[in-house]
Amino acid sequence: MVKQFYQAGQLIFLEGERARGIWFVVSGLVRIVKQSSTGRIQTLCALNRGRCFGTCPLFSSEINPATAEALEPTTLAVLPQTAFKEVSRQRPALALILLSVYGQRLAQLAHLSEALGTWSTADRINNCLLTYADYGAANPVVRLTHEELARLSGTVREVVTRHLAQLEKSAIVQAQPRLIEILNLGVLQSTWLCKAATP
Amino acid sequence: MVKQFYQAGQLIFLEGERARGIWFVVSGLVRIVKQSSTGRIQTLCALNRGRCFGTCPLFSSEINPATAEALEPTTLAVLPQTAFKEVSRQRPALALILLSVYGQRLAQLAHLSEALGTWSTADRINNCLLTYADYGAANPVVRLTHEELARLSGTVREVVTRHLAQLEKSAIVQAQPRLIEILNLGVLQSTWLCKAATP
DNA sequence: CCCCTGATGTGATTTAGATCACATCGCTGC
DNA sequence: GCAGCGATGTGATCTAAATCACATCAGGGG
Repeated sequence: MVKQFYQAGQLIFLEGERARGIWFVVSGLVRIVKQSSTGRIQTLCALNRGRCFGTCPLFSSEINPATAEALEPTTLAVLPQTAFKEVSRQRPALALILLSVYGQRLAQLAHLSEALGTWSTADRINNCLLTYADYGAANPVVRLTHEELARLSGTVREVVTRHLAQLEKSAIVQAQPRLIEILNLGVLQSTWLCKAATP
Repeated sequence: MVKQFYQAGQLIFLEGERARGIWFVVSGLVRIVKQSSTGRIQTLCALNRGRCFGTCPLFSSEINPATAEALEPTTLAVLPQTAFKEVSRQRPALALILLSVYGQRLAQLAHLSEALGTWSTADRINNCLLTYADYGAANPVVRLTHEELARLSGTVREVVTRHLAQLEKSAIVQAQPRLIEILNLGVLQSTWLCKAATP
């Protein structure tokens, strides 16, 4: 298992490349993106400490279906494909864990597809705020720029800026450069709870 | 393994329900959908003979992340969850096959997310035509109504109708009720090849 | 045959939200 | 201090596409 360090903005692997192994986030933040020919970018998910990625192609096409990029200075650990196959042969339980990870990832992408296909941009931005908030502090905080938030929610910066201004006017969030503090979690949740989960 | 028969339009399971097992399509057509509170529906994928579904929750949340619906009169085979776990214990290779299926499914949803997030509706409709065409005949045919096509591509019927009229004027497709014949595959592919794959 | 219903075709209108075009603002390096 | 750059704020357009509102068409059952 090899440790690797990446700068903010550095690409880890590209869509279409042959997969090299399975990656674990030791520290930092990684996002998985799809870029279309028109240059627009859709972020599929962002991954922090402890999460893994690059797993899709391990058992099927061998080709990365998307691009991975470091959002912050990030340390990763890579388990090369051959080593991974070795380990998984020795420990069959690993496959079950991976299946569970895959299942969650599928559910999350299904959710994203629903959001992109049927929600308004405002709803998608709210959803992203909730999804990427750090719930550690007294008030949840989102450490992303408007630009990054826009790409996560499938829109453009200006729309995010305007929507956040709106939320700030309603005292639902408190915006600072590169950081959004959520003051009223309940309101945000209520707008999207009615969309998402059926209990 | 139990065989079950469903009418066109009948729901097989609902999002949020506890998963009962893994399903195989023996004949007919099934679609996996997400429905938002506003009533709009996003179809995630359509599955024909030989494909399986309902697999996501088997190893993680136990909750179906989406709804499954029969589009045609459809015969399914169900392997209950307990039986499935039994089989997978006896045959570890099964897990690897499932991982491969999951990987493909993930790649497909990643692709859908890109399409929904960054493509124009026209591109998405073209993409759906190619994805859901039956390539058996001389000319590929798509056996879907405009309504169904709209839900697969995340738009509304009128837009599909208009776009198909456009394609028909350019002699790229030949439309008949409930059936679209693709006359010029190359043109359709060229519009989306430049979006999708990097070789 | 005719009525009914589901599938289509098509215009007119509306609007969310993408684009463009700048103005600030705050930090970093020199 | 100030030049420069990345993040943000904001107005003024522009436009793809959703919505609304009908007309038509084709098949199936009684």
